[in-house]
Amino acid sequence: MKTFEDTVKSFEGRLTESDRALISWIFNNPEEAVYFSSAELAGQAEVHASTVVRLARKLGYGGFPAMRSHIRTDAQARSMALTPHQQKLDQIKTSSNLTTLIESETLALSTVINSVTQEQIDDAAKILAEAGTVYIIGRGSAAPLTTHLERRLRRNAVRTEVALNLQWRDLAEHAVGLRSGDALVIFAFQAPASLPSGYAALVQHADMVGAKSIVISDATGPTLRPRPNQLLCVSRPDEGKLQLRTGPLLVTEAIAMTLAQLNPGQALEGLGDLEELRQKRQSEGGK
Amino acid sequence: MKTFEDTVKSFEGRLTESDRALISWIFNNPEEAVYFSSAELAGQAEVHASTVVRLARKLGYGGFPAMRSHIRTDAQARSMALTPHQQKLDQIKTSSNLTTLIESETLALSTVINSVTQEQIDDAAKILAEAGTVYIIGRGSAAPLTTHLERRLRRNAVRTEVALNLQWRDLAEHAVGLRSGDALVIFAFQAPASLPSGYAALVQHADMVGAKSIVISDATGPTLRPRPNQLLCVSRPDEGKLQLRTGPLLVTEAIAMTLAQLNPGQALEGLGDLEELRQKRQSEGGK
DNA sequence: TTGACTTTGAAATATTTATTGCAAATAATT
DNA sequence: AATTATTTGCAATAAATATTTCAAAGTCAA
Repeated sequence: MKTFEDTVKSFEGRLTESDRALISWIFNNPEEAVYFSSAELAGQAEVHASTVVRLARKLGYGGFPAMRSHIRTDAQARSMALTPHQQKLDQIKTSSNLTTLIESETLALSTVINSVTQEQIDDAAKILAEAGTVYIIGRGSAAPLTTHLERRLRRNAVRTEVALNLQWRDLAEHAVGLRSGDALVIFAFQAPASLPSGYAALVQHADMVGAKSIVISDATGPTLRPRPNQLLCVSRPDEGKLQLRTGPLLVTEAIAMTLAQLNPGQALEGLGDLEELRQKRQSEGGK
Repeated sequence: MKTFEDTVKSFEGRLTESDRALISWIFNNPEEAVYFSSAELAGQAEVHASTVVRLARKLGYGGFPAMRSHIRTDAQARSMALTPHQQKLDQIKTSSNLTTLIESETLALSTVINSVTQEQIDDAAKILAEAGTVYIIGRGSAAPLTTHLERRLRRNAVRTEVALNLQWRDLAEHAVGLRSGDALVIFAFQAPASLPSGYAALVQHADMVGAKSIVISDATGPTLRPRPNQLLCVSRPDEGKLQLRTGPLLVTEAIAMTLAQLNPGQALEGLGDLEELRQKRQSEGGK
């Protein structure tokens, strides 16, 4: 595809001094140029706004907005080039369900790092490490995540309490056990209207009794009130289409891994899960 | 300096559903959001243009242009952080749990296509589509997968029966309901010694009564006896280290999607989950 | 159910941004 | 120096974008 630079290079007509000043300024400041209006651009390049418009027409664009959007396209292409996953994705072109899924999930995963930092992970792990009992809450498409987190925490000998698939209003009774030093982990996605009552009450209650709260959410996370002690928002480019939560799953796993490093003594490495541990103890006891 | 995300997080007033939709879209598509006019943004987030302006004011900006320029500032800061210090960042990245996980999972996902074909997916979906009741079995690290599959099948109005976290020997009683025309989905990972008795009995029983069996497994899948009707093995390059099952999760989702296309009439598209469906029916019945 | 309150969308208005016509200034040609 | 062509800036106009108003629809509590 033809870039703005190509357009300028291949232009056959004559360019005035002001035209050159403009073009030169654009090439020198592409990041700002993409945002500027004709007047702002004119001001920066110290020419008149009219000249900006006339240059755009001269170069063959319908008008200044057309030229600017061409420059924007270039900028996007340039930042795309930095993302290595693009090539990989381009190879997978045949569109079966499986390949489409793989494609979209790989992309989603690679953008997780833009929305969550390792500091947040560390902080969340620290909260869990210091907690007495960890209450885990999630419904709907978050249910698999609660299951996974519970398993991981149990392996680190963390006391857990899970509320699976409850209505928000029914959570109150589960939370009565919450006390100072405990932690609350809430998975909440696509949260338009479903959690006004329950969520707020829950986090408030936690705060009241002195328990820490962690919320793992999607792009709507920042809108949640009241704010938890640690908020992890995993946004994805194609939100809404899928209810696969591989991004949040990864974040959950990262927290668990960090926690395991904080508590190396407690970790039950190498054992499949608690049931197997119990089995083993039973058989040893029976000898 | 305060980012747009900070502004949203610290906002004290109330946010409507449309507000959330907008904010969510912006967080998910920051690169495009910086260029869009209020009307374009409204179109993408499927709200009215007025709402965009109102949100900007609500958040304390002088108007939509002010909000947009704040978002632009954030974007510039982000790209600044990424481009010039590439090497430094790469070091930090590789040393954190989160980025290590992301890298290994994206790699694992991209190799899924080498171990599972769309034909296998289609076949599995066909078995489920024709089944009366689907029995889902998985324990340990497969538990999140069973949870997810159950949800997806329920949305397609498929009768399901889940055995979560049972010992293999206890599965017998769950399987007594199995009859001709039913289907059995088993998630089995790292299965060297743990399932000789229970697994074999289960699949044999299914075969006896005329039910189809599907097994979703890892690289050890081909060693399973007796063989199920459909075996889906998801291998991964670094098997053993992690018990994150994003690959099998993806395969599960692909089956569910294919099934939804086979049964378009039955699919309950757009509904969050069964609970919400029940709620809706109740309120409709109450009128 | 009513009635207060909130949210929303359509249309009207205001504001900003882009474009064009025209005349003055500049430079080039004879 | 006078004529012509070219470029520029101003001001008027057009287009687009943003904002506000207002009525209808929806929500919630009594």
